[in-house]
Amino acid sequence: MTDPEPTHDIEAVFREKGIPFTRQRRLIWEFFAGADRAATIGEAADALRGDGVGQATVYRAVILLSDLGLLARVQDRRGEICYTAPTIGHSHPLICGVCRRVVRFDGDGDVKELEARLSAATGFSIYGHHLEVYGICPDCRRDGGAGG
Amino acid sequence: MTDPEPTHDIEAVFREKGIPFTRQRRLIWEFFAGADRAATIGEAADALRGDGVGQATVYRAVILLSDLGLLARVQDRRGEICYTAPTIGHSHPLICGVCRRVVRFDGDGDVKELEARLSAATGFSIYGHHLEVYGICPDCRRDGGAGG
DNA sequence: AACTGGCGTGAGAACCGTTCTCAACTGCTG
DNA sequence: CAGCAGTTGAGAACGGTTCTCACGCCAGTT
Ligand SMILES: [Mn+2]
Ligand SMILES: [Mn+2]
Ligand SMILES: [Zn+2]
Ligand SMILES: [Zn+2]
Repeated sequence: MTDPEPTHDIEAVFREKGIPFTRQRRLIWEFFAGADRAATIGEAADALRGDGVGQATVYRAVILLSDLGLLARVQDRRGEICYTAPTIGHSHPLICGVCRRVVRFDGDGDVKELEARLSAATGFSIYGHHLEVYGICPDCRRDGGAGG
Repeated sequence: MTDPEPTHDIEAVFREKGIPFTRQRRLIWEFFAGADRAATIGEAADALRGDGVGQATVYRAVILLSDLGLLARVQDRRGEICYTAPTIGHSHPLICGVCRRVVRFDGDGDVKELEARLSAATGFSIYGHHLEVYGICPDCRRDGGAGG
């Protein structure tokens, strides 16, 4: 459970791959990276409408950022699809079920053994996993739901 | 990683709660329980259309079965929502990314320690988790994708 | 400075999975 | 048989996501 390294220098990632880092992409990135909790695409689109960012562009940018590993899809307890950043380096989210605040952790030490046993028992060759932990953050516990 | 107990006696679950176990609900249950791999609601509806099961009924039954804990929602690697049974007793799915075959396991021993550490480190009170493991099953590995 | 080609963008339409509506039906009870 | 509560199916409605296409932007060229 080491703290994963935070995400930095997104522009460098784009530059490296020769992908333009446009005004819209910056705003969309900042929306997700600046939040400490997971947000839906709809929420991002609503928030950025005033800044002249079209809905289609938000969808496209989220796909792009996800492909680049700069955004991770998670689902809240009700199954709603949200996105959260940063996610550079492998990590998993601990999500507050009330306010969707996300704390990232690296839990692979715990999963690796399990995967080895599973592989041996089933013959599957394992290539990945999806682990999310749900809880209530201290703030939400204290004030019963308003949550930051 | 103990094998979880298989699901049995769904009729009893329904009877106990006073919920009618109709012809349609039986067919829908059998569709998911009889498959060894996760399926989407659309696939179930397509398969049962010929048996006079309406699409709305499939949606309603899947919600009902999920609420009763008789069906679990999983997502395949592309994020598609599928459902899989049986799921009586807590378990997690190991999913073949090619053919969606599901093998269930109980990995909570591995996750429990992690949760304790997370709780101590963050102050979150943890109430749940979502763990799926992805792999390629022996069949799909052998014949390169047809997968049973 | 004008031109050009390629990509990114936004408004709105199209699409499609999911939910809703409502009348018919089913299985009970008296 | 009448009454009632719950279930069902066809189709309409809904809403999130994707697509279309004209336009804007920028780098490179002349
Ligand atoms: Mn991991
Ligand atoms: Mn578990
Ligand atoms: Zn919270
Ligand atoms: Zn397979």
